Amino acid sequence: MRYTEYLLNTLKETPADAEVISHQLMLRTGMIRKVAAGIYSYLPFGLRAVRKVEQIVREEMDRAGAIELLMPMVTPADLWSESGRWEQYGKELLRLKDRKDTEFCLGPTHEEVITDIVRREVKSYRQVPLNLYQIQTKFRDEIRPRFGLMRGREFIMKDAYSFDVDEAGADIAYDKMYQAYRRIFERCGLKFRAVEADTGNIGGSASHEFMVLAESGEDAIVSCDSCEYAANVEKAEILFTAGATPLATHPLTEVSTPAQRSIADVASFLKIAQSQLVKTLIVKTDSDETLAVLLRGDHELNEIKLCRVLGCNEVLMADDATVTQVTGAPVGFAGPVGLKLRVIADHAVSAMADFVVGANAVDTHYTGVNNGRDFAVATFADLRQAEAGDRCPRCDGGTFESWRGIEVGHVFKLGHKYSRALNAVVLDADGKERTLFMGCYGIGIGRSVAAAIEQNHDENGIIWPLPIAPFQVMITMLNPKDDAVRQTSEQLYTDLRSAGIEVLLDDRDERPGSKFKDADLLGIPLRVTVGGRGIKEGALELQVRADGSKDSLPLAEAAQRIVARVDAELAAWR
RNA sequence: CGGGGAGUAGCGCAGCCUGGUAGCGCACCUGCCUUGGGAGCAGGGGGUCGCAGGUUCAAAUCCUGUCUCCCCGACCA
Repeated sequence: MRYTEYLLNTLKETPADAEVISHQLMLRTGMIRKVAAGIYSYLPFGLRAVRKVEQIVREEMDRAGAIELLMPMVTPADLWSESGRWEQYGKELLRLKDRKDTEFCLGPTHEEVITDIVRREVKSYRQVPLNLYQIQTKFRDEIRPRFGLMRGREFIMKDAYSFDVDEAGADIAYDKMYQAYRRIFERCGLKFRAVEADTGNIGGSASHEFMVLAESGEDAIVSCDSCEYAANVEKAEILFTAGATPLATHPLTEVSTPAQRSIADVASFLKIAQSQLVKTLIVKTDSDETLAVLLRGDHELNEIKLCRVLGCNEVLMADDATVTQVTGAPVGFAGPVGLKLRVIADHAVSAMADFVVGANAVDTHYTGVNNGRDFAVATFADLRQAEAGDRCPRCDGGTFESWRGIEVGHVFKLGHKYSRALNAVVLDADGKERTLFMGCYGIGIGRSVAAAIEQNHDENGIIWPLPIAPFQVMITMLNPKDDAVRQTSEQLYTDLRSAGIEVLLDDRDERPGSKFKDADLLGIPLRVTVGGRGIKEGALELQVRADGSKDSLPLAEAAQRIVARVDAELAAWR
């Protein structure tokens, strides 16, 4: 591609509304442009990277035996009613009506549609195992889209769905996808980790997330420093070994704590550690129960775990009015003593004695509090968020380290959730109906591109991993008005292209400085500089974007050596 | 949706407090000059100041409403 015939506008300055580096660089390199919140156009340079990732995904899906198809983006409400998700999904599902007032939605995921296809087409156990995938635009009306392609409302996703007659088959399908995902992200040049995850509202029994390690990641993950266990903090189990409850040694005492509302405030006011406090959270469930949740002062509530314990879909922190009403005190002074609510507590609380809680009265706390003696806990459970330093639940002696990650892929064992709802069954060898076991497997394509940039950049711009680079080689033609320079560049351009190399020829009449800056920004892995100086010496300069190393190529063999280099490096990624 | 911030040329910003000619840098166009790390000179194009209403002789500026965007939280590939 010739720069002068391409659509590629780089920005010298960073647009003010881009926060994370991948978003900034995608805007500065002209990969994407925003059309509305969370909705982007992929400009030519950006689309090339997207297509590269798609191609890797396609190759690995095919290799793993999955079959590509394409489902519609607009899907009828009827199907969603069958699974119950028309009601469950909420505002994230963008609903619309056609001219006849029939209801539809833009597909946020395609379990319903694929299950409908399979129940119509697949009648016999002989037709499974089957794994179908598509690469398609999804729409989720996210509450808060952000960070460019990292969390868009409209985004390109690869989604695959496996169907098996029994659980053993489903496990094999899951494992195949898991392995395929590892290959995909390795081939994309990403440093990632597969972690155990919560299944969220997709449902199902088990799942792993593929997390690209990055400071800007929206997810917190923990991993064991001595075994293989790694999990999203939403999911990570806390090791708790029940011991004897420590004995109470202090009487219940009321203390004045004027205007000390937060755990940090109270701890420093009373000159005690935060772990000596118990925090009392007043929460409301989606079935309208208001209850109190107790956690050690330095621990964080994990709402997903709480939901699982309560058997509900959602818990919300109670609003100020509710807190005031049930505790009789303003927010900041709630405590379990004398509280007329169901109290459930994290395991850690059962190992505490003589702790501090709010007294349900303004500017007042209790010290010397003990559960059992001063209040009753209905249920103890694992309710808190895992954190660095916690003991590993899977091995002896390991402790957690914590990371931030970008979720680029997620694999789920769905079991019968959708196949039962939509009655996707086959006849087995005995002529009996068997409900299909399903799995579903997603990859965020655009997010993977963004994640690759998060991991591969420096202060000058992007450093593309070769397999997903929009172009493999950039020729920087220093002075297009110099005939020797122009002819040499043109010849190299032609030679490389005919050898199948993807090359961007910077034939603009710009000064060298601008061209070098743009080359660094665009981050094409190999850069060949063609200038009068080199030509006089009969050589071209090859510079590697990743490490800045330079190599002098004799003119006569330049093309051939570049081709060999691209081929060799590409081979290393497969 | 709750909390915070911002809308002035494609991008980055000033002007607003104290009402009166819409401005700067980059980018873009023309010419000259220059060609190994974002040159220089000269000329030029581009704006319903987010939108609507109000106050006023006069509104980017003051008032009211509204929309959009960004950041923090819940959601997720």
